[in-house]
Amino acid sequence: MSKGITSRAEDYSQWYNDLVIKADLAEYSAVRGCMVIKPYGYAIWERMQAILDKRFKETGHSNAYFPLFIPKSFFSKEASHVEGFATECAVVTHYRLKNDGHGQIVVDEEAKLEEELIVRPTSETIIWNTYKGWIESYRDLPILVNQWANVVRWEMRTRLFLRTAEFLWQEGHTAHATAEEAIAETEQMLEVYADFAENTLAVPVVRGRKTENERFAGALETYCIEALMQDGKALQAGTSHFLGQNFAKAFDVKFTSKEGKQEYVWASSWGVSTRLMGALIMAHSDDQGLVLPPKLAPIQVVIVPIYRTEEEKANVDGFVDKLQAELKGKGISIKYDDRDTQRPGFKFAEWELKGVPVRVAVGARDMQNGTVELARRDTQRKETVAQEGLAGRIEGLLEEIQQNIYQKALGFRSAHTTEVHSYEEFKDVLENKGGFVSCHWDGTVETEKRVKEETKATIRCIPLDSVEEEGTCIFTGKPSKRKVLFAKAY
RNA sequence: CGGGGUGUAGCGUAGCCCGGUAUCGCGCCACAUUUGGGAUGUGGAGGUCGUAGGUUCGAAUCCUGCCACCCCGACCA
Repeated sequence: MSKGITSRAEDYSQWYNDLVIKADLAEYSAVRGCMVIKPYGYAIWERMQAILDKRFKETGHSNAYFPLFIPKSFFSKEASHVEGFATECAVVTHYRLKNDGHGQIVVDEEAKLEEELIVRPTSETIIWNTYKGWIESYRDLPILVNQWANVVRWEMRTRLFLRTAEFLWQEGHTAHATAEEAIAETEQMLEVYADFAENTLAVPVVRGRKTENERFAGALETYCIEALMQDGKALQAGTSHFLGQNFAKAFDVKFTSKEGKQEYVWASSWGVSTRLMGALIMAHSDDQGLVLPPKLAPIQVVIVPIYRTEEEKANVDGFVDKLQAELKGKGISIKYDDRDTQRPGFKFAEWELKGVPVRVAVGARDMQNGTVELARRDTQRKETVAQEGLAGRIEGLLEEIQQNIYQKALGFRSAHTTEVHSYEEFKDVLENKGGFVSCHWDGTVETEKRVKEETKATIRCIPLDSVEEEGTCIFTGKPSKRKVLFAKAY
């Protein structure tokens, strides 16, 4: 890494880019704004998928798949929804190409679609159009469906993982008989995300609600989890929306209640994306590269043999075979890096760059002494330990690393969450310290917008654990009932 | 879409002002010596200098158009 984690904010962007590319996670593609997720990066995403998907199933959801293309007319049915996405949609207008006679392939103007198709930026509309056919009675409810998919948002400026024109995500879309049930679902899924972020990604998050200004287009309430990155900027890591009856009304989805009345269905939608990869990278990495929490790492333990002769290698192999079997028995994933094309020092550096939590180095000297060199990625410390009982020791170490990474991130967030009581103080903290700024706000969109214009900071959320108290808005001096969390954000 | 910048080998670059077919590093290939923190030596491969045109005996270099990408803003998970 050329730039340190503590370098100036302007350098952080470069540092982040370098890291993503050097750690072999992703790269820019030939298509502007789109990225190629490389095998190692994708393996991490697959771990995220597996763990989240399991939680979705445990909470009663099923996976399904809906079309990539959405007829424009569907899109226009929910007014605030279309308004929210209109400026960033990729649109399919034709379905055929032809040779122009000069060796050039051109769009065949005769093959113009009668109705343009929108490449989904999110699937609410196509899904609610579908749900209309699925729902007649209260007996058909709830519908608890999730989709793993790609979506396209034609962003003007992109960054690897954090904002790309196409990204991978999951979107849950649920239908319920009552508002209470839909809200409970919305809150439950927010907690699933928060738990995943904290216990798997080891990224502490603030659970909160969005202000009207930041709310999802078409939602009555948007819940979110907000994480803090090491450069002091916030990152929205997941959202869960209570959609009320907006989409049910737009797509005329009614059901007959127990009482025999026709009622509109209540809805929620929730999603997390490959942006979580960005959160993971920016929350934990150091100047040596990635730091992956053990629960997420595709490779939890890397074993590097050190040898001169074939005989020494064979000796080490024998030991590694047994260790691998033991670790696999404990469900620990291992990579035995016995490539003879690279030297040990190179391998050490490479696996550190890729964030593998634990490294075992073993050579002829160790084989004589009955030891190995055990190194942990998070603290960079290494020690020589006995081969006896090594698997158990590694198992404990992985757990310790998981905890340590989380505690470190939590400590950083605590140190970078500042309560302020005046606008001067507010600006000073944003300018010189960064991080979350907790303060009173008068609750108006105008104030929020003016603060954003002047400082670039936005209200990340109204924390769910915020208490009701008397206060005055730091900007207007008007009365306020509770504090909100401001920050500059990605 | 506004403001700024850059295009030379897979990557990073020198050369451009002052025209003579391209420098250096990393990486890659071969061989040897190496292997407990990113090895060393020797040899080698790899280039329509973004693109189209112009000026010139001759263009990476000067002129004109175009294209692409990056950074900063507006937009946004």
